[in-house]
Amino acid sequence: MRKPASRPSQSSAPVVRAGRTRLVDVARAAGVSTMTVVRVLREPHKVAAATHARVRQVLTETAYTPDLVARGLASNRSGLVAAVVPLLTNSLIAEIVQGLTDALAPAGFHLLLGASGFSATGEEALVRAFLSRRIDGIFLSGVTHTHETVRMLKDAAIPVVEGGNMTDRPIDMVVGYSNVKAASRVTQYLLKAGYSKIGYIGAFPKDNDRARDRRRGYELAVLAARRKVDTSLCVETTLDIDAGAQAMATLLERHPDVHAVFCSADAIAVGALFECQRRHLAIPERIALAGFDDLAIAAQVVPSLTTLRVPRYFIGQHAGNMIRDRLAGVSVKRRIVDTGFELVPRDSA
Amino acid sequence: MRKPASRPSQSSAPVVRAGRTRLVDVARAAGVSTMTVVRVLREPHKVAAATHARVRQVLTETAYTPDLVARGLASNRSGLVAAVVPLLTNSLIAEIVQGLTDALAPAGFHLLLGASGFSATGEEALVRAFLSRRIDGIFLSGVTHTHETVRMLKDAAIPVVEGGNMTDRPIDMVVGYSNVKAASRVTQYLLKAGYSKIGYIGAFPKDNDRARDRRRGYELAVLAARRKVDTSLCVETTLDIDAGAQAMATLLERHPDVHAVFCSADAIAVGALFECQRRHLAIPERIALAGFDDLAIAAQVVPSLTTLRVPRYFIGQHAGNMIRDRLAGVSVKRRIVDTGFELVPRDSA
DNA sequence: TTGAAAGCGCTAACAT
DNA sequence: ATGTTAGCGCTTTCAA
Repeated sequence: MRKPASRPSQSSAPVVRAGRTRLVDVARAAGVSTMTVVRVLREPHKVAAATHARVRQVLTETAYTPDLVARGLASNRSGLVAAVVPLLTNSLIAEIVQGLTDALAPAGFHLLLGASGFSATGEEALVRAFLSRRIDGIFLSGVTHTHETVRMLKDAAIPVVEGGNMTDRPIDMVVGYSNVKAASRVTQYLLKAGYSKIGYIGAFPKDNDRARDRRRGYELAVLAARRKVDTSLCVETTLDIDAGAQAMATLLERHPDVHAVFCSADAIAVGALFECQRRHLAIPERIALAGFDDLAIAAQVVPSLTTLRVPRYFIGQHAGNMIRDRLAGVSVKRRIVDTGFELVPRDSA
Repeated sequence: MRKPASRPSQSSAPVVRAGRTRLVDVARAAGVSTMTVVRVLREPHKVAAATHARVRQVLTETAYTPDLVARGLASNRSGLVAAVVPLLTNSLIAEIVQGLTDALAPAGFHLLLGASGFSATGEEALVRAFLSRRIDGIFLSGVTHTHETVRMLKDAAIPVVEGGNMTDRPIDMVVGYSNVKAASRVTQYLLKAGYSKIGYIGAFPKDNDRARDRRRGYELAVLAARRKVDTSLCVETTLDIDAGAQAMATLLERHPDVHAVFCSADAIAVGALFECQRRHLAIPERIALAGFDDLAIAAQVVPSLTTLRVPRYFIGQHAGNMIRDRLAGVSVKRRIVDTGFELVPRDSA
């Protein structure tokens, strides 16, 4: 039981309550049942005009707002959609989350956000916790998850959208593109442009299928050109600009004659570019650089960065729409949405 | 009432339920009352060893996880903390949010995220919606809010932290720094360095007190140097790299002889820097540039960017800690935390 | 050391 | 057109 103070001391008269206005308070004040208030709120046409007016009046006076927790318990619908992403401090991911919330907010859903820190078990813990909040739907980054994560999600039978990569067998739905193909495309472009010794700088692949697939794409393209993959030409690091610069330095130490570098993220590519500038290595003459993502900076940096455009915001937005539609009972035609990608040749390669 | 299928068809025997395991299911299976299960979960020492073992066993077998919605309703504690930020696709803000969730997650709180889109009424709507979810605490960007937002939050009597700016009279608590002083500091630095005609490029000040105060700081510094503020030297725009480049172009058209520019955000400054590079205007010789935030890119860009360092991640993290402490009944000593800032002179000015 | 009972504020099915 | 009733799964008080 709550502290008694929060209930009327006398059960007879309608006393002013300490806490928020509840449905019964409105009903009592208007002299109707709670159901009538609910109808005024949801099916106004089913209520007599006079009653409607009286209830509306009280509703306004008391500034009633429904208790979403109570509603969630009673209706078995929380109105909460979760997003589990590796890290927020990454433009790519931030844009996806922005797309998600932009799609979901107008439909009345609130976004529960979790950062897994590129850890599959971290993701699992977040999914478990969010499920105990009875989330109505969920967005996950990537298509690789622990068995337990998949099991829990399938058991929960809620809309699930995996985003940012592609798979034939999503848990439920997926919006993304093939990172393997995309990375291959960029590498092929460098190969065709005549660069011989092509390095690779990418994010750590552990619990990050996008990073893993991008590296695989690079390797496949190299192999397809009948060359050997030289792992010493590949540097893996964290996903930021400082790390990109440092990785470029490492690569240049190992291979002073490296001719072109494919960076599996624009943040890394931009760091690498600055490192080249500090060393007065002309881009693209001395070293050609290609990125991945097409962040806003790619078009602005001088020289502008050749990169691969992926619809970041769209992925989040579309994922949000799919979840929203499914929850609204609208059937989602395509459960697997391949957004494709686009090579954007610029000045750096 | 729920669909009957979700309850045992016979009230006698403990039937396997369709849905999730509930507390009563565990209690029944272990042959104890629900309270005993609760005690095993929260005060194990108060339960007899044998009982404890039996309950633990069932708990494991059934993989019981509490229903946080039901708990929220019963306990009047949702375990939810909200963050209302203008926009996610901004490194500065993303880092604050990351700090918040890093501080809150270990304490068992989940983050409800809302994007107001730099609109005070948007913020108000989000606050209202989040309050009806019975959030336990909230973080707000900036210190300027609608009266209604402030009223609702005071009524709710939950921990509130405003972040990213400074005020003497926070709604409740505040973690930030004086944007006026910080912007003045940068401008003074440019003034002392001997630059005469100093331009300003900043974010739109509407419903954004950080932007407003930064511009004010610039103007105060100019006035303090016994000069006039020339509004044609001031360009306001959106908060991204493209906009920064474009604003720089605008400024150069108006004032081809502008000698230095203070950009009220690094994203803008970097865009301006690239625009100068495209025009082959030497930095800092021909044009000096200073930014604000000290994003990772500021140190990496060539030439490196003179800027003002503010503890972005710390603001979020500390805000999270304040909320967590308050909710844990720990008294928060300093309700007003001025993090200060630090000028970082680099090569661009 | 353990249990019973009464809610939390809402919704859903069934009356009238 | 309106009301009654029985929960949702948990916590809280009080009792044994």
